[in-house]
Formats: sequence, structure tokens, C-alpha cells
Amino acid sequence: MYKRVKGTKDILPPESSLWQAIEEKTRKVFARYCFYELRTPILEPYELFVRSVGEGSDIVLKEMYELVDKKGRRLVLRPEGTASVARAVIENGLLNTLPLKLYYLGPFFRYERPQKGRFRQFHQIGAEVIGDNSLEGEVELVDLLLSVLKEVGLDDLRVVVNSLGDVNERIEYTNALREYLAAYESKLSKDSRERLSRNPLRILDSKDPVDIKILEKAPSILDYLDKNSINRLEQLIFYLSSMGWKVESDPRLVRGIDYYTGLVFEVLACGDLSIAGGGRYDNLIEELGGKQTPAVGFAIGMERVVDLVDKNIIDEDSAKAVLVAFSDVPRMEVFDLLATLRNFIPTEVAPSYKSIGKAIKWASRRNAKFVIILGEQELSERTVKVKILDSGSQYTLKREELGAFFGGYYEKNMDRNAR
RNA sequence: GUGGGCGUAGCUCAAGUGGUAGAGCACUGGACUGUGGCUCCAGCUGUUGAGGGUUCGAGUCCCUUCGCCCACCCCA
Repeated sequence: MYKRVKGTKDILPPESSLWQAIEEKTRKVFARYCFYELRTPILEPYELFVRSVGEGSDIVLKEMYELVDKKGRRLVLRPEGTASVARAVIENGLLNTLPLKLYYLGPFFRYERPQKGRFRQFHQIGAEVIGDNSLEGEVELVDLLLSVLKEVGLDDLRVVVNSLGDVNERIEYTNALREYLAAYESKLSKDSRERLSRNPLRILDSKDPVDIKILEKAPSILDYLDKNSINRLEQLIFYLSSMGWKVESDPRLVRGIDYYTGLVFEVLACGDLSIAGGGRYDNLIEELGGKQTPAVGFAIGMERVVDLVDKNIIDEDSAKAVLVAFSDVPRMEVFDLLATLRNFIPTEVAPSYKSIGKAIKWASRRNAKFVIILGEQELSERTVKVKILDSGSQYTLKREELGAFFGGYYEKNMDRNAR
């Protein structure tokens, strides 16, 4: 027996409907903000992520699915979206039409130990604003992020923001922090000790109680940011709060990907579950060979959203019909009637049972709203019987009358699918 | 990579200290042969995740292995 590979998932009905609903709703919000979809390949060159995410990052060091193709090219299954967007934007010459407001949605891959809300093949919804370094742009992006989450039915949302400053500010702060922590080196947790030389900022994220105690008196990034950076962060908080969002600043918020500069943020739902994150990356595009171009973006973890979302955002099961045809009805008549019915309502045929009762039972188990009965009698009269399962009432209709009968349902259901 | 929990029918789960693998749901048929939901009756479903060991005898004890879940790490 074959099994799905570790960390992957089959999304079955009815859960797949939930995924569809979330995707549809987010696309609608993106459209309202005039963001357009960019679809990039799942396969990317290995080097792209070494350059962008950072060669010392965990993602590159141990989490990428790498493969070598038949010509010896070193490829990876994309572990995140921003680098691909940057690559595509540069490669297709879109830097001449700034600003760009793009979104994407799809599978990503990281070789990690699976756990709640985390898979090896996971799905992100992301957006990037490229070629805009304004405060307004940041406000809009975070507002967009929260609007998407709200649209899919998430309510208890909170966004935490911080600034990592520019390159110089960050280096200065990193040094100060390292110096402070070095004094406590022997008391720090094992993980934190390892990070002390490589990436002391990450220690700020530690959940070890002793570390947290030590960090209480550690220097704050806020002391190393210039007035403009701080001002800007405060304004961002002000505007977003005025829009009704819950925003707070946390000088300890850092992100694990190297390309972030300036603003970083994270969205927490239902208390402290992190479901989305992002930030500004003003140097990435230049780093990847484009001209210097500022940019901000975010990514939402689909699996985490699916976990939290109220399952009943799925549109109530759209009405459908089951055709029950007696076994002596010529098959061509059955196909013909099916085709007619399907112009008006989603329809499937019941398997042939000995008794019509079984067939109706089958239909009701399948949640059909209507049962269409076609037997010898109906055949000779060119009619069908339409039974409404909820009420049990039944009508004899001529075939030409079917359209009118299902007209109301047609508009309600087909319309929705078309959208 | 580290630590913990768990693998028994399609699903949810039983099976005191080792002693004939079971129930509910689901499914199929019948009571009811052109009209569902209720009820009753009958039937179907298994290398107990896999491999090895101890034993007269292992779902149960021991070892190995695989898988799933959870936490850490990291991140969405």
C-alpha cells in the first residue's frame, strides 16, 4: 500500500470546500485592493534562496527539498514566496512599471518535523508591494493582510510590529546585544548560547524562562533606531489602530529570514497563534541583480488559518438533484434527461437498485434536494416526477417545464459557481 | 536534530494481572418488488502497522523498525 509522504496531506471533501471558500474570499479582497496574482514555478534554482533567504538560515541549511535534474542543474522546491516574486519581477522587466502590487497563493516545501499547523508541503497566501517605501504603503499592506483574515472569518486578531532599522542600526544593536548577553553566557539556554555568535537577534525570541529573565534588562532596539524610524513605527501603529485593528509594538520581534530590513510584523490569532508574518525588504531586489527597489510583503499560513476558521463559512451545500431511472428506461433517454437537468441544477444519477425506495434513500443520503423520477409511465407521457425531499411533495412536470421549475435554483447556484 | 504520546474493521473505539479478536457507526440484502428519513432481522469487513524474541499460548511482555500526533528548534 502506498502512503502519502511524511508531512503532506490529502485534502478531502468536505474540507476541500473550506479551502476553496478561503481562496475565493481572499482573491476577492485582493481584487478590492487592486492586487494582481503572480504565479511562479514551484521549481526554482537552488542559488536563489541561498542569496535571498541567507546561507546561514535554517531554511537553506537544512530545510530545502533539493534535487538535481537530468542535466545536472541544482533545483529546489520553493521554500517561500518572496524570493520567487523578486526573481520573476526582475526577470520579466516589471521593475519599469512600479509600483507593483502582487499576490500569490500555492504550495511551498520545507523539510521540517511536522506538527500542529505545520507540514512539509504547506500553503501560503502572500502579497508584495514592490517599488514603494512609503509609510502609506506599509499601512495599506498590513490593513490588506488583516482584511483578508477578517474576510475568511477570523476575528480575534492582533498584529505585533517592530522595526529592525537600517543596516547600520541593526549592526550596532546586534553588537550591543551580544555584548550584554555575553556576560550571562553560562546561564543562557543551550540554543541561545549557540546563537550568541551567529545570530544574537534570534535569542530575543527564546521561550526559555531563564533567557527571558535575562532579556528583561537587555538593550532595546528602540534605543538604536533614529528618530525617523521610531516616528514611522508610531505612525503606523496610529493609523492601523484608527482603522480599528489591534496593534502593538514589540521591540523583541525579529524574523528568521535575512532579507528583512525596517518594518517587521506578525499576526496572532486567538490569543497567541502566529498565522501570518512579513516585513520590509528594501535590499533584496538589488541583491538578486535588479536595481535598488524597496518592497514590503506578507505571507499567511493557510493550514493555520484552516485550523482556526469557523467551518461554516462554506456556502451551504448547493442544491442538487438525483435522477432515479428505472432499469427498463432506454439509457439514451437517461443521458438525454441528465443533459437537460444539468442546464438547470447539478445532477447525478442514482445507481440502479431493485426498488425505487432504495434509490430515493440513496439520494437523501447524498443530500440531494430533489429526486427526479423517470419510469415507463413518465416516458410515455414525456413527463418526469420531481420530488422535493425536505417536504416530500411531488410534482409531475413536462420536460419543457423543468427550466421554469428550477429557474430560481439555477440563478442561485450556477451564478455562485461562475463567480 | 531533541523529547513525549499513540498505532486493533472504511470510521470511532472495546478486549482485568498473557487464555477463542469484539461493539457502535457505515455498507449490502430482506421485512417494504413505483416512493426516502423510523424500526426490526440477516450479512460483510481484520496479516491487531511491520519484523523478530520470550511462552504451551502474545492485541497484551521484550527488542528492532515504520507510520501518525504533540512539544522544542525554526517558521507561515
